[in-house]
Amino acid sequence: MRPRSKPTPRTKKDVVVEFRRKMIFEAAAKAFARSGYEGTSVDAIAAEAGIGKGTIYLYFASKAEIYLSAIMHEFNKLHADTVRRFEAISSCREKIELYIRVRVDYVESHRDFCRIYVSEFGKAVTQPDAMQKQFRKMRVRQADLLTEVISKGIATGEIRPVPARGAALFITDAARGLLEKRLLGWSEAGADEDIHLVLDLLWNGLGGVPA
Amino acid sequence: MRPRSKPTPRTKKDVVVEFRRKMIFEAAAKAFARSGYEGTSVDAIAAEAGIGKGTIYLYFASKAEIYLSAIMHEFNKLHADTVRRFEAISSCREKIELYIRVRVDYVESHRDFCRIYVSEFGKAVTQPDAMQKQFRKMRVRQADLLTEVISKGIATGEIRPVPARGAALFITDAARGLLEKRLLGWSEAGADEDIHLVLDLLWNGLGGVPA
DNA sequence: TCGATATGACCGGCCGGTCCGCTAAACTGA
DNA sequence: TCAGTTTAGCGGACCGGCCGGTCATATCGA
Repeated sequence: MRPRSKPTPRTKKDVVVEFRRKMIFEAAAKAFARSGYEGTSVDAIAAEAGIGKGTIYLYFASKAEIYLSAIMHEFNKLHADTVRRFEAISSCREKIELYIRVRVDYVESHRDFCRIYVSEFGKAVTQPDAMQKQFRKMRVRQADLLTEVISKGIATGEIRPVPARGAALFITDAARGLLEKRLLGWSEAGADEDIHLVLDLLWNGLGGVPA
Repeated sequence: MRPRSKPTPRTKKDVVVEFRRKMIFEAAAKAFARSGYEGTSVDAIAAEAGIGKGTIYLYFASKAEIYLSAIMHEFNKLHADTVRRFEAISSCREKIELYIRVRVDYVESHRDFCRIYVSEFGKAVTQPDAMQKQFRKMRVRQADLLTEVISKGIATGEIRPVPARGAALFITDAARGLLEKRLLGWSEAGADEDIHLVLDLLWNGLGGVPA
């Protein structure tokens, strides 16, 4: 009964390891969101998780690995979720709206992660330490996703001809700005209003309708 | 001849102090841009400036003060420059173009400062330590400036009616995104092309002209 | 009892900030 | 003008605290 070929490659141990890692980097996300990467000690993470510091090093090689794991994990979920939900939609405009909405929803439900996400994306402009590379990659993936949406939109005539890449970055920036605005509590408006304003500006711009 | 009322309140010492402070935070800007706030030691700043560490503490009370001084100094210049040049312009659209252009030009001439500026603006979403407060204030000042421009534009009919504050933040986000793009070397286009793309998107949006 | 897992005291290195000794400019008097 | 004296400005060795990471020991489940 042991040599089951491949149906459950996960041993009990794997499950336990997965469980531990998750509980650690969830605690870590809270701590990091509170005081940033440098400002958070591994002791603080251990305390937040209610375990000893040594235990952490049983499941992670370094503080940096915790940080990256936590963020990559959440980012991948966010990205996969976006991609999955794109499939049910054909309209380019709705895809852009969805892109923004998914992220704004994230702010409500994963405030900790969003704090890190937003602030870390900004730090990517400092000289390329190994970690920043990861963040740039995430940014590229986001941009790629939207670049394709835009290109398609242009092809179908839904969007006027604009440089797709530049427009995609423009959207990611607008979305990020919205996240920050809400994270900082600068918006007394509801999520829907905020999203629609940004979407309206993205779509129609500031200029008066010529008609 | 000593008691001249107020024409030159600057003693020779004041001048020298100013000179020193400037040379220190210019060196600091370089160092900080290279490795961020936490990643930069005061020793490194001293080395960059070619002076002893003790000397630094003759002119600044703390590492944080160096950082803030350096950034506030540059930010104030940038802001004042923008305001001053706004005065020569009445068109709202040109003001927005100018706002972006001034900043893109800054990337070319003050790469170090821009690295800090961009990355620090992102960090403002982490919990309010005393320093982050300063950065939020700067952000607010930028937004105020543009909010007024937009309001005026709406009043004259140059801009269609949109929530001025939200639109202003939208512009700051777009501008910041452009700075990052160029800082990261993600743009092979010239400054003018980049600016015009962003301006075009800001003004006309993505949607096809209905006509 | 024995292996596996968890712990936190401990270590070594780093860094912000201090402080004391040094140097050279400024001042003084002849 | 110059020797002697004061003083302002500078530098870098040093200190205390913090923190990432380790490891000997303790705890626990079987």
